[in-house]
Amino acid sequence: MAAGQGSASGTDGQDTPAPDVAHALAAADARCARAGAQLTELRRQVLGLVLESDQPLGAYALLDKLKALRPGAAPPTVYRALDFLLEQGLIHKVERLNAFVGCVEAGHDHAHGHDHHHPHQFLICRDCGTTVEISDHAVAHALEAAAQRVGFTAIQATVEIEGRCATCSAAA
Amino acid sequence: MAAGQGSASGTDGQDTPAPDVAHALAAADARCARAGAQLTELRRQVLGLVLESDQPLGAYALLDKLKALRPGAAPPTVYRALDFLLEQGLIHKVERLNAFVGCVEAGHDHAHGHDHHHPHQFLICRDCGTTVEISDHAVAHALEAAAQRVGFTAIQATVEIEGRCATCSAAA
DNA sequence: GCCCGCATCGTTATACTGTAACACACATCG
DNA sequence: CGATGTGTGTTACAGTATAACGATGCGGGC
Ligand SMILES: [Zn+2]
Ligand SMILES: [Zn+2]
Ligand SMILES: [Zn+2]
Ligand SMILES: [Zn+2]
Repeated sequence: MAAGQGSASGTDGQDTPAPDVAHALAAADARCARAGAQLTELRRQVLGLVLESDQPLGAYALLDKLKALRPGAAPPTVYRALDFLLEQGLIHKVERLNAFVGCVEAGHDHAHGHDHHHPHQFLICRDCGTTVEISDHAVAHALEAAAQRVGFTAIQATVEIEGRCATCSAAA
Repeated sequence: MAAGQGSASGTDGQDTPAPDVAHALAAADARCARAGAQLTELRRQVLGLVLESDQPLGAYALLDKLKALRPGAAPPTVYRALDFLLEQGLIHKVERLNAFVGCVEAGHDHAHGHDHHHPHQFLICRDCGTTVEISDHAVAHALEAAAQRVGFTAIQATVEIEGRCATCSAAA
């Protein structure tokens, strides 16, 4: 059942056998089952495409890739799948890039048994575009404290730090 | 000289004599002069419109308002002005809303003699939409520390906290 | 004065991002 | 069987942002 994407390795010209992607998909499946949500084939395909990419993917870039698997795909096709995956906490949106990335914690079955939406932050390199997700508790606490200081009840925070990654810093 | 916008108070049906807006515009003028940048009439008009609003304004909402002052205005007209104002640190963009707000620190001539781009965070109320800018040092330090912990050099951070403002919390 | 380069702005067209609305297939339940 | 709910296909559109080219105006070198 998990098979079916045998074409993935040859489709984009890159060898992406994606062993960890398969693992992440299985974890996503389990997680959705627990939440009473259906990870349909379409949603799994979109999630797979997001996970296969090492960079954030825009909705339309995703749509182009999806069309290879699903010729009739249109914007709502991908946006609806993205909405579902966002709600399940399987992916995040990078607001500065209008793009989507897989949640690094989604693979950890254990961790938070609760539904979703863990605090997270992004580090976006201006030179190479690499975007990494971190989950820094000190940052989360500082945000919560800053909000409470003015009587604000924080529910969710978008934190996206732009700068230079270690690799690009070393190159300069 | 500050006159010329006598129509402002009657244009949108609200009485917005905007005494502090005039002050902020004067401060912006001084600041641009110091930076060797030209706060032209167009840019001052756009800045004025942003400052007059107590809520974040989208580029096209801004364009609509600008058309009253400048009938030929088109998208590039407002986007170019916004780019300038962003570079000068006179306004900020709220990424989650695709909207722009005046910088609360822009009025403070004193403060940072340096050019621009102070660390800041937004508190966005989900109920009433009110968006408040704060500049919390603890948050800024936590972000810097989190970045350095993974060898990342932070240059600028987007921090937008969604939740419920004090007023809306009390109402519930 | 004249030419040139630069910054600003006007204008048109287009690209990119995201949704509304309606139809159909299917599953579940009374 | 009809009703309801979810997921998807399909068309059209709304909202956000930029590319490209031209015109103007101003300052500096010749
Ligand atoms: Zn995550
Ligand atoms: Zn880099
Ligand atoms: Zn500010
Ligand atoms: Zn509120």
